[in-house]
Amino acid sequence: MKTQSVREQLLEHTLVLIRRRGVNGFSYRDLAELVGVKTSSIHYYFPSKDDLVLEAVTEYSARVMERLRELDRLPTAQDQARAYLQNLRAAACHGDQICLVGMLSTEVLSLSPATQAVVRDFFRLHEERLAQMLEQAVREHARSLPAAPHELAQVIYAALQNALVSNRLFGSAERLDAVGQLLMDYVSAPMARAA
Amino acid sequence: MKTQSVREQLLEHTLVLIRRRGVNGFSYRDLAELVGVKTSSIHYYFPSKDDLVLEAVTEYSARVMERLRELDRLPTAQDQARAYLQNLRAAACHGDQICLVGMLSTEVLSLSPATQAVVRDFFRLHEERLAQMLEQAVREHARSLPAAPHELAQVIYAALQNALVSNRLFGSAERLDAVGQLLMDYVSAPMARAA
DNA sequence: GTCTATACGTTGATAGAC
DNA sequence: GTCTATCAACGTATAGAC
Repeated sequence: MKTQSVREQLLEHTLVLIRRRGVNGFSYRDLAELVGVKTSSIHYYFPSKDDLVLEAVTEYSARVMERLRELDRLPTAQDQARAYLQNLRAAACHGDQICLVGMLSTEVLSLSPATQAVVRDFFRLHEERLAQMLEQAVREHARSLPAAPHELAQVIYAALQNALVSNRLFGSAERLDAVGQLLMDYVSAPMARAA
Repeated sequence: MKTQSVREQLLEHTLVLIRRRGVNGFSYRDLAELVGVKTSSIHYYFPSKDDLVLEAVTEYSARVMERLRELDRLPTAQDQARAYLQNLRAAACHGDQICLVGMLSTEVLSLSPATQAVVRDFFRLHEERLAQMLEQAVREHARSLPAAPHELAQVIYAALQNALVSNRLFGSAERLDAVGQLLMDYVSAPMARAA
């Protein structure tokens, strides 16, 4: 692990704090103690809490989008879906953290308009990427889907987001795997199902 | 509207406050101002905030369970699913409120064990009721499903919970309707789909 | 039951020394 | 850049008068 600047450490711990407790569930004091500085030092880098939150969600989004782009290198929709789900499952291993954007989406009334916009864009981009996978699967396998790709993608993404919440609530990846299996079914050749 | 005791008013406003801002997003002061009493009066009825939250989620759960039981009077799985979705859509009309349990499920690390237990039971009972609908549909129409009823119910319930979040985030019931259509498809006769 | 008064830690934030 | 000192407002909570 490389040495991080104070600013980087602040951002890193903020990511964890929000994913655990939410924006209204942590304070500058919590963050200051984790990094080993005084709260006034946080204000030097992030004048207001909203600045901190906006920067955190922007950074988080950038990282996840990078992982999303890596999927483009995979040839089939099946490969892409498998890798996508593996990313999620790995993230779910930190048993007490959910998706940062999933957390902010329930706290939307406490967020600034700028932060809200990042949350919405994050949702839409994931839905679009899932829709793209489904469309590709339809082409690859000449198969049908129970709904239009765009609508089905919205359903699957909603289910994945809440499955991460349930993963922590129940301490079990059962629901995440259930959604994953359904997605894998939709991007596979039809009739792969039991005789 | 009938006259409510102070205690009832406190509970009623707490339901709204949690559904809007979350447990960490409202204070005794907010609640006191809404009801028109002093914060010390709240402590008379609910000694600690956790007492208030526990009672709120218990009351909310009881109300929703009552609506769930009403579904048993409907003959077909299709009727039950339609009524179930109508309940959700009506609730989603209060555009700035999500399911109280959906909100608490993301704030789980801030809740007492007793409150967490109510949240988990609420989730499980909904999943079971949806699974029951799906099993009945399989019997009624001798149809197949893309997954076992129990797993499919988990996926659908997760999608519905997050669709309520998205309903507020985007100010559009689009995602809620997408999940609803998929559920209706699963409880209907097969081949109802386009030629 | 409801209030006044009060306690006391926490909160996000600022000014200014070093 | 980081700190000390300080701020006013807010947070839950309690004691006791009425």
